[in-house]
Amino acid sequence: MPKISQAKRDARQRQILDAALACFSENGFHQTGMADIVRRSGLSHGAVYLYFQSKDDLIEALAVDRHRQEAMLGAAARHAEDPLEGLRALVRVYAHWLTDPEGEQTRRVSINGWAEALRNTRVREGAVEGIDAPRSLIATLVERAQSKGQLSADLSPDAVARSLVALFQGFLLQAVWKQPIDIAACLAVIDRMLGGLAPPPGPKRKKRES
Amino acid sequence: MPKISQAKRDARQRQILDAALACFSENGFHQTGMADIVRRSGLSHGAVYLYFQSKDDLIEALAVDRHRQEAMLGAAARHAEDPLEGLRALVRVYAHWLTDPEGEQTRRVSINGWAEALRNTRVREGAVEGIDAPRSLIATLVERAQSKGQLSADLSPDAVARSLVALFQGFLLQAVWKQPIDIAACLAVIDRMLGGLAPPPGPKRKKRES
Amino acid sequence: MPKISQAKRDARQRQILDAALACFSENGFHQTGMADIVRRSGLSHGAVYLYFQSKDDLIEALAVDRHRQEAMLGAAARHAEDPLEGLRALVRVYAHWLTDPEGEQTRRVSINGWAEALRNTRVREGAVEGIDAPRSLIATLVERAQSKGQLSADLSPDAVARSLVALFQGFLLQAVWKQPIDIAACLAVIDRMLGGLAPPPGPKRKKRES
Amino acid sequence: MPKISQAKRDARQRQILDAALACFSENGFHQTGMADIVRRSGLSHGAVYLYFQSKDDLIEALAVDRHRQEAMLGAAARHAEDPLEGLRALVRVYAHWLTDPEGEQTRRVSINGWAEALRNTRVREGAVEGIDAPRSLIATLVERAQSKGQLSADLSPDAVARSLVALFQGFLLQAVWKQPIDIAACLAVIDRMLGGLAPPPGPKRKKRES
DNA sequence: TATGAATGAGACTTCATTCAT
DNA sequence: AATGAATGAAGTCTCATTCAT
Repeated sequence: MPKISQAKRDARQRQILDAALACFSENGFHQTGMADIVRRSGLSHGAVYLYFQSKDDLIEALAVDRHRQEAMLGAAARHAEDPLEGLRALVRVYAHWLTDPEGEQTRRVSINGWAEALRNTRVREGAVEGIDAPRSLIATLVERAQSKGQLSADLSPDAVARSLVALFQGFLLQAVWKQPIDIAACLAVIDRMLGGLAPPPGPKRKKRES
Repeated sequence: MPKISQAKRDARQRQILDAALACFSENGFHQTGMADIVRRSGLSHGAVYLYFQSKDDLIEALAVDRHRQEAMLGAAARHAEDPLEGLRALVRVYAHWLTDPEGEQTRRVSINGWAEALRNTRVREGAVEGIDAPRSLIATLVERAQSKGQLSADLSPDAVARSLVALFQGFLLQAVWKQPIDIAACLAVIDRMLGGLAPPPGPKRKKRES
Repeated sequence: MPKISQAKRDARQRQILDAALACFSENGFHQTGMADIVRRSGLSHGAVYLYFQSKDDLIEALAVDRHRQEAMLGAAARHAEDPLEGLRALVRVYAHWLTDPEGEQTRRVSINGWAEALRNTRVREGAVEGIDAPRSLIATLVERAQSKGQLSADLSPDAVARSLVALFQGFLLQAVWKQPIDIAACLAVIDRMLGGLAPPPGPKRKKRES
Repeated sequence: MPKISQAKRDARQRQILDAALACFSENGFHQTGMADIVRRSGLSHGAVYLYFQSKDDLIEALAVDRHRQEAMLGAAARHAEDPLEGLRALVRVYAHWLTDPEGEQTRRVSINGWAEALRNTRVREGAVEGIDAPRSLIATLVERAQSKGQLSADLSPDAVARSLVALFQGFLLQAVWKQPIDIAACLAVIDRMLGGLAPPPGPKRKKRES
């Protein structure tokens, strides 16, 4: 039975997604023609359409892909003993992801996705979900840190989370624009910023708690 | 020759740019056709091409427009007596700009510009310049604050600047996506973050200054 | 003002419709590509789409055209003094139309339209209307003839009308298939058939009426 | 070699033809894709191409099928004692065939075939043969009726035949278009029309003959 | 100056057919 | 015999830009 094996299907799919990612990252969604993707994938027009119903489908599939990846970035942080340590881990992981040469294409396509999300409902939903995962993770960590007295209790966990996410997003943008970023220096700044979120030293002493 | 007055020229140009801004903000650069802009502007194809050589020209003109606007955002901060106060003013001004209903279209087009900047050299140059203005302004303020002992001297002014810019960019993105942002809470968080950049309390006493 | 004159518009439209008619009559709707029509019309792709929104639009426009023509075929019959004479005139007019070399293309396209009407609602509506005009005309004539005692009163005018229309349709089909039809002989047959619809000679006398 | 039995072959063939008939009747030849037929037949692409060389082959096979069916419609009439009675029987048989719910698909596909016959030589030949069978049958009956004095001798048997065939074709068309046809009334009309073909009553008496 | 009809390359997608398995 | 993944030519339609008026 020439019904292709699942492994082969997956390989073909990846082949196409890789080609699409490369094309999109170089030329954006709209300047990339299906012909480009077809050529780059080494397959035929028909084959591509056998795996993806349309160009939009391809765009969405890449978005899903990316959100799956991003979701995994939080894994380490999620299981951290110490919530504050978890936040710092998250920052480190993201900082690494922002600079990993491997992810260059993905990052560039992300920016295109941001714009696409403004008009394409499906893409927007994906994007918002993608941003929600780290946001809620951070919010949770912040809450835990607050209950341990590590972070000032009067801050809105969601606002903290959104601020950190915003930082990541902004740095992502600057990174794809090849801005000369001194990562170590930036990490230092962010660390201090996080430090600013700690509770003010108590009137007498101690910031300790059980 | 019936050369029309400069005033009329400017009016026409603005008419076109306004139409383009509206169209682009609704549908993005590539989903918008010149015909849409022509229709919305109330002019003719020929007229539009009389003022702008191409669609790309229009995109770039809008980018320039926007950067001119953003440059003005820094005015108040630039002349602040107290650099730290200047930074805080900047944050407030930007926060306002992010939520001003008037600027909705501009903000949406900005995101499209970010993506466009990945492929279009001219747009990228404009975009980078656009973020360079606030960045260098912030860096200057930081340096001044450091020399006054208001901010920790061991931080890279550029890193601080980039971090703040990243924050703005990220919030801009979240704003156009209509995320439910509690601005006051976020401002509080940012304020604390800035607080974290202050020098550690000296060994004996005071972090006070005049 | 280069706004084209209505006359020119009409000429262009006709140019395109003529090209489409020629192509469709030779190869049918679906074997004809827009490129064929474009080539034959001597215009450009874009120009054709300036006048017709889609290929389907073109098909419908031709259908409308044809129904307008057919509606005129009934003019002579409609105003006939004598209803029976009107029917005979109608038959002659149609017979002529079926054999007029000028109408060859239109006739061939008609057959294609019959098939198209099975799936395309718009085309079907047009086709049914096109058939309704002669049908109701005939029915009216029949009624008038019946009231004058020229035709048997026990016949359904609609059934007579449908039968005559069916005859025309069938002959149209045979004509486009280039069947060797002896028109004079057929007209003689039809004339006798019509004669068969006359009332039987009354037992005593007269089918006279005022 | 696992050559399958002829019975199985025939079953497969029918399975495919049935699927094709259903698809074609719903969407026409050109709007139907081989994939539709494959799906509906429950077989595979390869299997279908094992039995039919191409889509056109399938179309032709259905045409042949249909002509075989139609040929049988004449059986009763062919062996009628009385030729005039034979004609009437033929009319009845066709009238039944036009309204038999079972034949709906076949009738719809017929119309498609008419259009197809304009371009496809093979289909046209089949179609012409298909109408030739009843035509020559009718002509023969007419001749016999004429020689018995039942029909006027001055009529061309072929013209009569073509006229009756035209009637059937027209009614077929109106039937597939779901026109509200009163069959009984139409049959009455046709009967009278046939009556009109009878020889005029002799000057004195008799229309009798041995 | 200003108009808008016209251009035509190129976009996305379909589908009859083949062939390795 | 049978499968269904793969092919790629061809289809319809769009749109940035030009230019005769």
